[in-house]
Amino acid sequence: MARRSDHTREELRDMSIRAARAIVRAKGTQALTARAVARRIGYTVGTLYQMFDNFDHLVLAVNIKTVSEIRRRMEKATHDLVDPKAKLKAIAHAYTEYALAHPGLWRLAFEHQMPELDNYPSTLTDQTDAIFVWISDLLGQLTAAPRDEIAAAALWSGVHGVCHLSVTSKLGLAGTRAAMQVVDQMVDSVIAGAEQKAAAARA
Amino acid sequence: MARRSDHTREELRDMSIRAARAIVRAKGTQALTARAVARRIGYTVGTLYQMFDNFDHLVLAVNIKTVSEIRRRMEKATHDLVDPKAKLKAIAHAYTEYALAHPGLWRLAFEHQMPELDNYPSTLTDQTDAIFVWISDLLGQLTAAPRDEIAAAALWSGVHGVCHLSVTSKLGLAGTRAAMQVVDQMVDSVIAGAEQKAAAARA
DNA sequence: CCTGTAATTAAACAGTGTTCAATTAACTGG
DNA sequence: CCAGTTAATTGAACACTGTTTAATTACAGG
Repeated sequence: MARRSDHTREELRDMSIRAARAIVRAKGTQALTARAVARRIGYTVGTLYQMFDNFDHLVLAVNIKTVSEIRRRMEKATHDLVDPKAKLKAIAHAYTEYALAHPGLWRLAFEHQMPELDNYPSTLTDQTDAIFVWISDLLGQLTAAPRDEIAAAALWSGVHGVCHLSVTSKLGLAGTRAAMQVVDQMVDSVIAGAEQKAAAARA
Repeated sequence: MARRSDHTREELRDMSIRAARAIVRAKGTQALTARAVARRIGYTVGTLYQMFDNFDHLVLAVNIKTVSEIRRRMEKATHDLVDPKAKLKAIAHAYTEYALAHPGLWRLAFEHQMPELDNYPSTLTDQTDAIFVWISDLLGQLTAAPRDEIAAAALWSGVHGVCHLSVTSKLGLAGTRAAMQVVDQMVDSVIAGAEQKAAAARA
């Protein structure tokens, strides 16, 4: 068999990404292999290199999809809210829920190491940077102060840290419920700290 | 050549761990391979299975060494201090400094996935749990209140999160200096939150 | 219809972790 | 001190990984 062309290259790209995500969700990152993806879309390994330079580029595409899915859920969760503090909490909750519900995909997105200097048009950090800016904006509205990037980074990384330790069983506390409580306290404390800092700066 | 016995099994185990750490520090996690370790200690691959069941068990041993080294630095940093808040800050600084100075070893310790149910006498999470308990104790002294495990987890995971995002270039802010500032604000905010919570509980 | 282009495959390559028969040095008992 | 046993070490094999490439062969254009 050769030259079937029953799918465009873009279709095949999409199929591959979906197949890869399904594999990770079903059998974990360890099972994500070039041949496994190829088998799942009904092609042989070589064909994958028609739509991706590397296997790492396929993983990158999967990760971009994951982060954009996280972003989508964050936006959905904040859609009906106006209060910046409520929005920040909703964002934190959405992030945590995704991480705990899809640990395989989430860890792949935040742990995968691209071979040096091959970050391509590093679209992944662009996405995370965009989330950071969003959080930074909301925090600015909340404190009615000039951007406090330090506080924004604390908020963003604080929630991320809870997710990471929880997913790797190193939080010290087990279970989704505990993780959520920690996230809540984390968000409250960091926001309060930022507000206090802004108030002090005004005086 | 066979049966040289110019090293005890324990010596070989130690040599392997040291070789593995050297490889990770010099060429990154990707270069950490069974044959590379064997070559570095002057043996062939098969010999590695004399001191480790799996390659994963070698990695686990490396990670245990890493976390114990982190712990050692934390204790050294707090040795001359008595104020619990000062100790907590010193712990956070020591942790962050290690993570940023040895990203390869640090990421390996906190990102490596053991094959299911093979966590062995899961000594690694025992160590991180011990750090968590230590932090929890200090926080208890600080707030003069019954243990607030939620706050302790927030503190521990907050610092960890800054390190992880910083090391993976996803913090939103670049550089060691910025990361340290975020850690400082993080620690201040979470401690303040815990104190406030304890005070409210007393009323 | 026929020809040229190009997608797809099968096979090979170097690398990975892992296993195991064979070798042979070191230990043990006489 | 020597023979026999034990066991550490090796080298070759295995199944797997990502990647490359020559050979197919279906499709598109004239």
